[in-house]
Amino acid sequence: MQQVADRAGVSIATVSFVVNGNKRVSADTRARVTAAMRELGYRNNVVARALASRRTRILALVFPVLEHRLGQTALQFFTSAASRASELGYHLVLWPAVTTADDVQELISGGLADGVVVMEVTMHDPRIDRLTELEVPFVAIGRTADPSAISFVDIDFERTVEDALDHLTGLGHRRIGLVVEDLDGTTMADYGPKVRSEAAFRASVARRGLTGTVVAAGASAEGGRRAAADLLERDPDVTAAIIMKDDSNFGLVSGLRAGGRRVPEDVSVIAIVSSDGAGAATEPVLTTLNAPGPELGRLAVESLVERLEGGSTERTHTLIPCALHLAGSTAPAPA
Amino acid sequence: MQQVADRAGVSIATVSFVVNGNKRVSADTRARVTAAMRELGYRNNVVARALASRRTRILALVFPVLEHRLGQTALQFFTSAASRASELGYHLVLWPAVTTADDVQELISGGLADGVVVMEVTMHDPRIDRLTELEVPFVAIGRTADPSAISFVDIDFERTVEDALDHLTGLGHRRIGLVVEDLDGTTMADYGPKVRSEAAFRASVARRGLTGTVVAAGASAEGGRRAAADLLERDPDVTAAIIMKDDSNFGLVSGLRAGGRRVPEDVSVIAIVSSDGAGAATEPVLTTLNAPGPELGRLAVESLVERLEGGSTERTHTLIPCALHLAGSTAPAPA
DNA sequence: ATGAAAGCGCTAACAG
DNA sequence: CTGTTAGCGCTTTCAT
Repeated sequence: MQQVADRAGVSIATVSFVVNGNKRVSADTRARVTAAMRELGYRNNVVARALASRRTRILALVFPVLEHRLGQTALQFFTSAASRASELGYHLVLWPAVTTADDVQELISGGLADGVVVMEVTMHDPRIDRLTELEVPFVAIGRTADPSAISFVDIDFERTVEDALDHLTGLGHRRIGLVVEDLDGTTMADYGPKVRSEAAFRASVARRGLTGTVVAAGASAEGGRRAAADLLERDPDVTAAIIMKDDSNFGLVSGLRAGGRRVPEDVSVIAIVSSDGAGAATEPVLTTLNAPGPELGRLAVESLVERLEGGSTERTHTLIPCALHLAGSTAPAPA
Repeated sequence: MQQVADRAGVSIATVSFVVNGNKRVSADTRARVTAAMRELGYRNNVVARALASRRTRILALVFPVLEHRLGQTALQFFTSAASRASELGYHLVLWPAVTTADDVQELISGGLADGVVVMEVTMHDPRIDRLTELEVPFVAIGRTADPSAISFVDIDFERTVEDALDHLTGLGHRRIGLVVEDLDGTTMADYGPKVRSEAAFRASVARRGLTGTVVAAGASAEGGRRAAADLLERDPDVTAAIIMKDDSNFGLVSGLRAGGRRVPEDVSVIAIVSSDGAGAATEPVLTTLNAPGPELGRLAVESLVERLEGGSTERTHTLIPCALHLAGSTAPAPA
């Protein structure tokens, strides 16, 4: 930096000012400095800057290891968050949280990251408590039971379930099943998406005077198959199913067929918090409500950066609905 | 740190020594320092340490944005690399490379990362050239056409194809198709996995005196369906297919059926560089050769860290085979 | 085995 | 608008 300063005939401080653009510098001086930087191939040292400014411009994305297999949506969080961070001049480090309420401390008081994004949030998430009590700037992708005190971006599960039910009731369906992931006995038992969707479903079904049946699905296609059997046993007259577990989509459809039901003639199926790709891996192609994975990652980072830079302490609460993609798996209810 | 030193009755330098453990300190002093650290809740500042030691202990994982949808295997790279890095006392930052041959410069001369992991490598990858010429310590997940000069970990595609062919020929198959991703016209046209598998297939089929047909599949299930039609048209007597594109698995099977073939009675199907989960989303469950995603991420990081710490300039070349998982989609060739 | 001290490369008051 | 200067918190010779 000193070399650049010498070459431009200015002081090292002035170089710093033009690099950071946070102080007024005459156009002329700026030009000379810029030229000198280019000629010397100067690169601002991120670490020194971080030490002096007490801001690393690094964001940490905390993700759970073990416990819970991450899916396509998680991947989208990673990539979209990293990309958005990059655009805003930040870096995203992946922080594997092996145990719950992990050493977030090391992260922040260690000075590595300026802020944190947490994902896979449960209704009573110890990590959120910890981050709050440590006063770490953070944004959650997902939300706890009472999220009023935190900043978050999340899928609007309540609305998504409503949309799915609107679609199905619009087709005349009155007996509807909901397939959610089986998380009993794991630390993810109160996983937000599952709990919220199930609650929204039960409430809405009651409000609408429908017959609703909730079944849990284990892992993979086999889980879906069992869920189908379970559903048909508990409500043989069911005419529609909403499923929120992509890797069981195929199994559900297959299980419904094994139970003697045609899809969609006898039973309509709609996958929520899903994607076109997941829906296409089934015959017929599934009607889906697509998860806004990329938006969530992007917005989480934007919100965090704003908090970091704007210094605003106010909490942002953003809910995004899933987008409906119509396909062949939903049809009017049988007479 | 000064406070810790005071409390332990030693100098700040001594504290540094015990923190880093790279210099001999008497057991007694060490104990006092450790106690003082705990009592004061001392956390070593990562940034200051990085500035002074000129090593950030940060690794960058460069991933492509746009161009190429990342899949489950990429997710595994992210998480396993991050976890392994963490275990080794490093951090992993996600580096989105928007354009090819991106500003890797900023990364290293900017001083943020000590080393780089590149993924989604093509046979002639400009990023590899750039990293090499900049003398950046890096490890590739994947390899270029001539990888002798670089360190890499990769799937052993040649062996994987051999394994698939061994399995199929063992069942009596002589006319075999290979379905690979259609990448023509994209910057990923010479994507390593595709090019290597296709080449290995052609070579091995010739060597074994079999009839091999290679078809390209577009995106999603529909791509698989078209590939099936294409394959059946080009070799109506084909009795087995190897597919290396998970999101087309379902379409392929479905397309084979649409073409009047039963799976596996008429045509056996085996998915390579796949996973149990992907294989289960089809009826019958697919026989798969599972990609060692987690191992690759882990090994890449280990190799890079060893290079960084051991100072050894020698290149490591690691090839890992896929693991065979037998299921219902492969059967003896029809008479 | 421990301590003193010179930076690492940059930022941010403060002064001019 | 530009320069001076005192650190940021830690590592690392070099002495002792």
